[in-house]
Amino acid sequence: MLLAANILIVDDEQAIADLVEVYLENENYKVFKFYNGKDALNCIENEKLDLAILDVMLPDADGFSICQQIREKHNFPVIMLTAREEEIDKITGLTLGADDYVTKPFRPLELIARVKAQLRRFTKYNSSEPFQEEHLIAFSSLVLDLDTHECTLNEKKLSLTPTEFSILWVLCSNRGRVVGSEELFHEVWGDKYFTNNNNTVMVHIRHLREKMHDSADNPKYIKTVWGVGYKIDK
Amino acid sequence: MLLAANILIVDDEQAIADLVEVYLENENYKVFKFYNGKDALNCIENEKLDLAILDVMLPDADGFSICQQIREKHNFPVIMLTAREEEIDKITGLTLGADDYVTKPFRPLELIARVKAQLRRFTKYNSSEPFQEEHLIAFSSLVLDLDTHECTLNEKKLSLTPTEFSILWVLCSNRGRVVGSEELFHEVWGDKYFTNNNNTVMVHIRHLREKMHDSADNPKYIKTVWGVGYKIDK
DNA sequence: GTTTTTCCTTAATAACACCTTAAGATTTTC
DNA sequence: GAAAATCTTAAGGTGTTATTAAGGAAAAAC
Repeated sequence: MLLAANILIVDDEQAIADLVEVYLENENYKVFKFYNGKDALNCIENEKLDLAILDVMLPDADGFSICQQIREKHNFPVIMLTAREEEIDKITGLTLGADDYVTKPFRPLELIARVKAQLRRFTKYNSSEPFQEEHLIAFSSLVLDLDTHECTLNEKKLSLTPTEFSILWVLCSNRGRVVGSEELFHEVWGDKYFTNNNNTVMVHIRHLREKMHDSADNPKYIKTVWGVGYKIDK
Repeated sequence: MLLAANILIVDDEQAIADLVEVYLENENYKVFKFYNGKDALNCIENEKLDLAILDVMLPDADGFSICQQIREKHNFPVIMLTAREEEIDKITGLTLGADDYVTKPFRPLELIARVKAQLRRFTKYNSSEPFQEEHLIAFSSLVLDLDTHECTLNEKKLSLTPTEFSILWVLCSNRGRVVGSEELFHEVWGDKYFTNNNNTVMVHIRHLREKMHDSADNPKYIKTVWGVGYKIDK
């Protein structure tokens, strides 16, 4: 049995931290979530972590000082969440020393991809036991590869747009379970928008089904659960 | 199994020292890191080192005096980290005796390249067991040599500029995976800038493709993954 | 130290892929 | 049959990438 990575997320914007927690748990990671630096530091001492996601600006400490303490006593990758680019001037220098940076607002899949890249880079050079990673979702003739962003159905390559890929990824990683359209929206679009634009999701589903030679009535892959959402069977 | 080299890094700017540590460890080197001269000197006496990276300006000693002590009792390469070029005049002379110099801010890849070059040069003439190095990427008619910065495609030499080489190196060492343009930017330009100047990357990609007789539509080598980044297939 | 050359960046524009919107059609539920 | 949810279609708008060319910076040559 392979290990699932332990990931720390620290952000005083609770909405963001909560959201990130959902994404990560969706990918089967064990998540340690905190809204301030003090609790986070405590966690760093007592838990065996594999990666940390830190907001740069915290009420009681900045992400940089936490990053330093991680570097001193431990050795695992750190990803910094930085504010949007206009505000970056104020924190120049603070982000030094992190392994990667993600600017808010971000798309969940982007963050997931970075997390996986860092974990892989780290384990590669530390030759510890590899984590349970799913860069690849494969079942019944459908293959999704997060590394190459390629999708294969019945050995034929489908060229999906980023949003389409993202939707299919979420549905697949939750296969066997109905994903509500609102949940789906947040998983794909992140905190970028707040209006759950249902129609947009539907149009993308339509495009997906078209590319998969699927149809709304009598669907083979993406099934509509009326009044609830969409699902892909196991 | 080949040996991994022991490398000393000394810099009172902890952020810099930490950063260098991360990059070196990613290359499988064993790192001894210190923020002051005193601890560093202690390390030099007690550890069997293979290379030292010294900041010129330290609170309790300058890199030069440390370098002197290394030269007196030991015999391994020394790389000096010097401040930005405007300030170099003030410390001219201090850097004498080192094997190489790197000015801050520096690109991570550049430092790694210098480290490898020095280790190579040194072991060559001391013919002990060679270090484990990866200075060459070779696959399907494309060869990249980090030491000489030479690139060969189909047995024909391409004359790449430093930036072009750097970009191609990053893409190749991540081949089979999409590298986001922001990630690419940070890998190549380092933490020097925070503005992800996407356009600059694109122009270099364009030049690269031109020299490789590649095109944006129907590309053979560098492929664009829309909304995500660039990749080179495995 | 000066000129020459090479290289990097910037900016402006064009071309393209993608996303969203909206409005009407269809299906499902009650 | 009415209401609500979903589906379909197409067009306009947005954002991303490609392409040039030109200015300036850095490096090399003299």
